[in-house]
Amino acid sequence: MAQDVPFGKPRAERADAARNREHLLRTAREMIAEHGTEKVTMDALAERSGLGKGTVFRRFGTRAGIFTALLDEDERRFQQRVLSGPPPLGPGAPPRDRIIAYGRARMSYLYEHHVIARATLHGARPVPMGGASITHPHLRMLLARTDLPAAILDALVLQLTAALEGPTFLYVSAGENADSPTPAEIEALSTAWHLLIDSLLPPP
Amino acid sequence: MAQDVPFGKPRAERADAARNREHLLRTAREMIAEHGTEKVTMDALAERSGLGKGTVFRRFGTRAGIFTALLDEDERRFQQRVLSGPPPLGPGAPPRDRIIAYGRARMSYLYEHHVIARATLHGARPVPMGGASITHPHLRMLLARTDLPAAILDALVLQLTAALEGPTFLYVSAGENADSPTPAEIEALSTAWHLLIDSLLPPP
DNA sequence: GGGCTAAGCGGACGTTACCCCGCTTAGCGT
DNA sequence: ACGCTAAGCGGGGTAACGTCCGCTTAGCCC
Repeated sequence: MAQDVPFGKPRAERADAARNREHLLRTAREMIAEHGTEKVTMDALAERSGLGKGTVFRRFGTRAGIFTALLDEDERRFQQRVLSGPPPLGPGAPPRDRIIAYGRARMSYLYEHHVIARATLHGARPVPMGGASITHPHLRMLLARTDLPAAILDALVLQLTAALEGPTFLYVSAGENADSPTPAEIEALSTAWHLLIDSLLPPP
Repeated sequence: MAQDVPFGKPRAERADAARNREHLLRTAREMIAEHGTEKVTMDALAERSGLGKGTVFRRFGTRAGIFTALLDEDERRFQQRVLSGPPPLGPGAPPRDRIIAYGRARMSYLYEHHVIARATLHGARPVPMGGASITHPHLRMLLARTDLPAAILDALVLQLTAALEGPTFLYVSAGENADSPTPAEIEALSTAWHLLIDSLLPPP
């Protein structure tokens, strides 16, 4: 038996490409920290990284792709907590409790990352339904274990996903200040979510 | 007393401007019918109308503004039905029934107009919270008349607005086909909405 | 009807996302 | 080691949004 590389089929990412990708991501974070997401243009990022514009596009496909990649790092950590962390967020608790816990956790996750999350929308086309997020499949899995009518399960999951992610992720704020949500608003949203789920799935 | 023009204060829209606006809107509808919303670019619209680009921007401000203007015509008619039509959609029925009726009506309104509605999102910036739609204020008004806790009223309205408009207006479809929703999906969403409201505001 | 003024108008211009295609080079097989 | 090939890379090119500013003209007052 010789030494196997992790993947057999897909040629695996080339070393220089991986190095560049990390460098680009790091540079993007710097630029965001210094001037905000607005100023992260493809040209500026390429120039500041000392790489060509074509390279940036090859790596991320689109401007939104940069921010999606940035989010992915933290998103993965969040998923870990949901998939294998302690209950009630992780497995072990009844679906109802997990849904409520998920709502709270997701809400503050989105709040902490709303600047970048917002930027992933920039383009237009595919409109990420939670994007690479696990909200939709996770809620679907949990709701499927309740005794809600199966016929409308998918529709309901869609609505609850929108209810959960929409206010923070898309609309960001109801008030006149079209900017960041306040912690108080996040708290109110969490409470409202709790009420909503409590109505839908009354405790035994 | 001489003959008064409808408006006294704001100089009223100039006749040529009004003519041009209608002409632009009509041309835009033609272009949409022929090639879809994608091909309605500011330059193309200006050229096909025989007008300057500056004129198009002055009228609509942004590309999304064109589609918003297009929607507004029908939106106004929809609002009429809600504000002064027969119950349960119009005034007269209990809030609970009106909310359910509103959900159904709004859902099919969005379905009928989803091509144009979708296009109003094009850019990124302001993210229309229902845009010029009445969903948010209307739901707020109706929910305020129920005995839901006032502290989370605003948060709940936000979530319900997202639940109602999100799936059709933004995400459009859950399935693999990222295109139009099917009538069956709309029907399922309406039923799910009914269930959701029924849970939240149980019938007496 | 004639002149004044603010609104309307046009199109050149700047910016930015995204495409394309020829050159370079990493990583594999022998 | 060495050559082959597909992936990576660079940067100029295109199209579209939105801005600006000087010219034109509708609509009001006398």
